[in-house]
Amino acid sequence: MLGYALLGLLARGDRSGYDLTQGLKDPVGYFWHAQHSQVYPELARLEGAGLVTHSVVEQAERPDKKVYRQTDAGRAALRAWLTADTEVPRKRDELVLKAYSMWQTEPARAADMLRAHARAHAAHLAEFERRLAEVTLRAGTELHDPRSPWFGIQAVLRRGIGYEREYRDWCEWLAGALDGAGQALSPTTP
Amino acid sequence: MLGYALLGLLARGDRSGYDLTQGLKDPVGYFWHAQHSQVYPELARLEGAGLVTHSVVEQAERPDKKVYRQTDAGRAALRAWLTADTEVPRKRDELVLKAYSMWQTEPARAADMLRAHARAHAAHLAEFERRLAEVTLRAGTELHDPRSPWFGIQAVLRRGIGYEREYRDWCEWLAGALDGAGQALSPTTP
DNA sequence: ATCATCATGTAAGGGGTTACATGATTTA
DNA sequence: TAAATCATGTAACCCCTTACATGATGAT
Repeated sequence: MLGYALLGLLARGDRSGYDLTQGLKDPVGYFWHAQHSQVYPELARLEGAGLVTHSVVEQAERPDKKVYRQTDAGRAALRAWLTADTEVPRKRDELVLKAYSMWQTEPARAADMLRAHARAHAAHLAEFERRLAEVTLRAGTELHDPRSPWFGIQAVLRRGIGYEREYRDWCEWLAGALDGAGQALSPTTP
Repeated sequence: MLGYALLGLLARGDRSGYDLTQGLKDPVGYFWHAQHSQVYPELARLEGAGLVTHSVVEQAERPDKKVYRQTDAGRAALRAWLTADTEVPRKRDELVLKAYSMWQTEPARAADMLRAHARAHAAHLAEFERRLAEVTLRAGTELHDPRSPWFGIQAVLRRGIGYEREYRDWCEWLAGALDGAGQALSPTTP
């Protein structure tokens, strides 16, 4: 899985392990991230499988680096994965798990916590919207061309925007529901 | 983490390991699931930590079962977790990762795949909406009481509804964007 | 002086999935 | 007759996170 993430980044151009790790932050990393300690061994595995090759680039005033390039086999592997069936992912979300048990705790405190999360998601949302505006300017007409790499960036950003907006709204709704009944109807207050 | 999921279920009543595994499907399991092979050892760990106890219930025509009950320490642990800080989770979603590289593949084929996913999410959405309607009837006025267990069920269902709706819409938007430019580049925005 | 960035690795450990193992009863 | 449900466990493996390790340059 991580291998395909790396191949997807390398399809956009050659990169070092360090750059790939950075690339797994922004923006695709919001939906697939990894640490460098996972990236370096995975690159070695991909090279062993003949999907990438590397060349050492010597740098003055910076450490030398290994720049990886996708092979034809690598491109083929990426395309095969793209058209293969995709499982609907099973999620794990600690906050929703907490929401399930929130009736066990003080509503006011839970509401504060949810509002803090609402703010965090609103911040992510604003960031993604800013990025989409930026990308829209830079991509020009290519934005709507499904064969342009900008198209993929746009797709991920729009998913991020929708996700964050929904999450923010849910947090705000739940916070409101919690303090809505805080003083009004609570016959079971300790 | 799994331990808190189990404690959250046990806060609603005593259950066996088998029942807990089932409970981790429906509806909270949509945001936190586990296999029985993970549940049984975790229950042993919780018992070792004094957070739950069990008693063996003999059954005719069914295998004997161990019914677990939360201790006072278990309830306290659950509440401490509920009020503790929650990290904003880092997601992994294979379909979004594929979307990032979809410019590398045939737009028509990718669009078909996305429409299949849109249908799957629409089905989940319908199921959650059906459940929420059912819960609304059964819970009555307790639905709006933040101290009722129904409140937690409602919160999870509403998150599921929002999540699935957003995911479905994104799939449909992306599918449209992909085949929109299949023959000519027509401007398609959601 | 200390921290962040660039740059690449290894090792230990935790959480989770899949498979192995057993066995009765009910339903299709 | 085959499958699903109830019921509880163990073992192997994979993926991922955290920490260990090294070392130069530039910024605060």
